[in-house]
Amino acid sequence: MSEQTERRRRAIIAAVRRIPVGKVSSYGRIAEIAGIPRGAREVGRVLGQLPSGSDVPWHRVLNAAGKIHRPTDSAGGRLQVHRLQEEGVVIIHGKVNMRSFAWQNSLDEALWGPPVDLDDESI
DNA sequence: CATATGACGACAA
DNA sequence: ATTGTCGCCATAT
Repeated sequence: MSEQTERRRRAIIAAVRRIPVGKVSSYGRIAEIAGIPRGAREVGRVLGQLPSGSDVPWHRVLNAAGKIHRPTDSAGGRLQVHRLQEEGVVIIHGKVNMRSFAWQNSLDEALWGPPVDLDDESI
């Protein structure tokens, strides 16, 4: 494994760790955040290589359509669904509404940032 | 070096 | 909404 590859791996892990509880992201988006344009497949590969007991929240990463890419009848697929629901993520017909649950989307910004100034008299 | 593979993504029907 | 095709990119053979 090259040094560059290892650097990208760390960047991917770091980006995934930033996804808040109750939110999700996509392989492609995580790749961008990690500074790897068109690196969606690499993100999937890195997550697939995580040790089983890892504390990295890999379950918060879905494909661009908001669907769980892994087979839902597999152990990993069921675990992912279970963890997401535990965190309050709503899954309908096997997919998540990214407009509501995607981390760092425009709606997210509108709802959670920027913070309001409670001392501002003009409000 | 040529091919195949896959936890991907964009786009056309 | 679904499905098929093609492009992408690190790895494996």
